[in-house]
Formats: sequence, C-alpha cells, structure tokens
Amino acid sequence: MPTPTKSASDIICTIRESGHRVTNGKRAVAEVLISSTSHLSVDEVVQAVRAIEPEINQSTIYRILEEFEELGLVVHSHLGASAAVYHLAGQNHAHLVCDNCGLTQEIPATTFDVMEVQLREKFGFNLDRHHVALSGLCATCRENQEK
Amino acid sequence: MPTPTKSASDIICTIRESGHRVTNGKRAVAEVLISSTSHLSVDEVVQAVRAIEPEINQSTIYRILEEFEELGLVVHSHLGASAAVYHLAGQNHAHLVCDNCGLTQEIPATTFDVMEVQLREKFGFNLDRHHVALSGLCATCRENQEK
DNA sequence: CTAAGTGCAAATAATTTGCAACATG
DNA sequence: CATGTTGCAAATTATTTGCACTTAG
Repeated sequence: MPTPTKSASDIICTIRESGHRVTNGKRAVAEVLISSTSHLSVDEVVQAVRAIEPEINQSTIYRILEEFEELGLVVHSHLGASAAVYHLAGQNHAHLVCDNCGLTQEIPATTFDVMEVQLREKFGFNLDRHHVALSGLCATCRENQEK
Repeated sequence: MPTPTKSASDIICTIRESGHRVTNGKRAVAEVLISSTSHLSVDEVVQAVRAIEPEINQSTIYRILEEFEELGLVVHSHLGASAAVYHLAGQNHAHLVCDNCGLTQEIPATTFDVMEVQLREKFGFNLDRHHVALSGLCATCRENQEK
C-alpha cells in the first residue's frame, strides 16, 4: 500500500498537532518540498524558500528541516556528495548513485521488499527503505570504463 | 571467489607500478589499514599513523587516502556520521547502520548477490558491493521504539 | 503572556588548497 | 635532478549554537 502524497495542509496539521508552532518559514519550506520532484540540498531549499519568504535565514531552514525530520515529514540522505539532500517522507523510492559521474537514479522502494525481509530475519535489522542509497557505476560510466 | 587479503607489500607494489612514489607516510597508512579490522575515520588513521610516523600531517593523510582510493586500494563510506570512514577494498562486506544509536554491523556482501543482478538487469546499474551502507533501526532500538 | 521560533554572528567540524621546502626514483 | 610529496597555514564548505529579540497560540 503506497503512502498517499502529502499536501501542505497535512504538513501544517502535523506540526500543530505535535505542539509546535506554525510559522511563515515552515509553511514556505512545506510548499517547497511538496512542489519539488527531486532532492534538495539545504542550500537549494534556502533559495526556493526565499522566493516565497525573502527574509528567512539559513539556520532557520536547518532548524525547520530538523523539526520536520523529527516529525517524520521529511528524510535526508547523503548521496555521496558533501551536502545532505532532503525530500518528503513517504515517497517510496531509493537511490542509485554513480560513483563516477554522480548521476542519481530513483528506483521504487519495492525493489527492496525481499532484502528488507532478509535483513530483518538474518540480522534483526529494520531497513528504512526511504533512506536507501547505493553506490556503484551507472550504465554509461561502466561502458566507458570497459573501453 | 573471495578477494585475497592484501599485504602491505602488495599495496606498496601497486603504488610503485602506478608511477607514484613510495614514502614513509604511505607505508604507515598501508600498515594501519591492514592491521585494522574495522573502519577508520581520517582522524583515527591520523592517530594510528602517528604511532609509526609521528611527524605526519593530517592533510598528507587525506592526500594519501585519496591516492589509495584512486588506485582501488581502499574505499570509503559515509556511515551516517559526519566523518567518512575508510577501509581496505576487497573485504567483502556491507554495512547496516542504525539511525538511532549509530551501531554499525558488518554483513557479508554476498547478501547483495541477488540484488546486484536485479539492479543491473532492471536499471543498468553496477552495484559496488564494497560500498553498501543501509540505514534503518537495529533490533534493540526497534524494540525500544515499539515500547 | 510565555514558550517556541528566528536572525545574526560566531563557533565547529571536515576537508581542500596554495605554495615553498623536501625527498624519491 | 625533475617531479611527486609533504608541512603548514589559510581557505572552503556544511552545519551548529548562543543569545537577544520576535511572534504564535
């Protein structure tokens, strides 16, 4: 059963219910995350948010993203690059990152269904399928490497 | 077919063959990596190397590790923590990192045999099994979370 | 009102780089 | 002796934090 796509008001609601306060900054971050199809670095979130709320500070964005993550609204990954990237939770996908060119493909998290069960049974480990990032070589770089 | 364990002289040999020069620093880093069973952060490598070569500089270690990685001698991963960790290549294992407590378990890379084939066939992606790090919850943290 | 949230600037942490001095092949 | 390597200090990049001021509930 796929997680239903969240709307901005769902996010606002979750914030309020958790006892946190709703601010313009949080509304803007929510909108940015919802309208983005890809993964955003903190810096990209900052740029996008400033189009809505020009006066917002970078450290505020860090704090908002941290709060959203604690509330389970967003997840972040380290896709090999230096800076972390954020996106909404509940989007069922995992990442394949090319070591060579940095290309990131998204693949359905269902790819890991079997592995998830296997890891739990064998190692007692509960895989977070929203947070999977695998390294390797994309098709193009592999071909070039084989010369 | 498991990759045979490298010795310090294998590493030295590879360096020389690649046209790079062999220095005391590189010898020391090679020894440290070989005698370590676990993953070392750059800082840990620096500490360990200084036991052999007290005068070595941190940025030199960064440069040596970078060179070793280009030569395919070592690999590094980002295990969720801030600093990257390094270990010898060819040790067939992957990592399971607990999001909550940071515990890192090593599991045999053969766990990914099926997945490797699947990723190549479906997405043209060539998984690097030495570089796999999966996030989730370890058994203990999972239990505690279920209350 | 009052605790949560924010801006700002300074502090950390991890890593990289420019350059002059040095050492390997 | 030519070029790869190193030490050092300064620069970068990503992220965090202390604190006074502001604002949502």
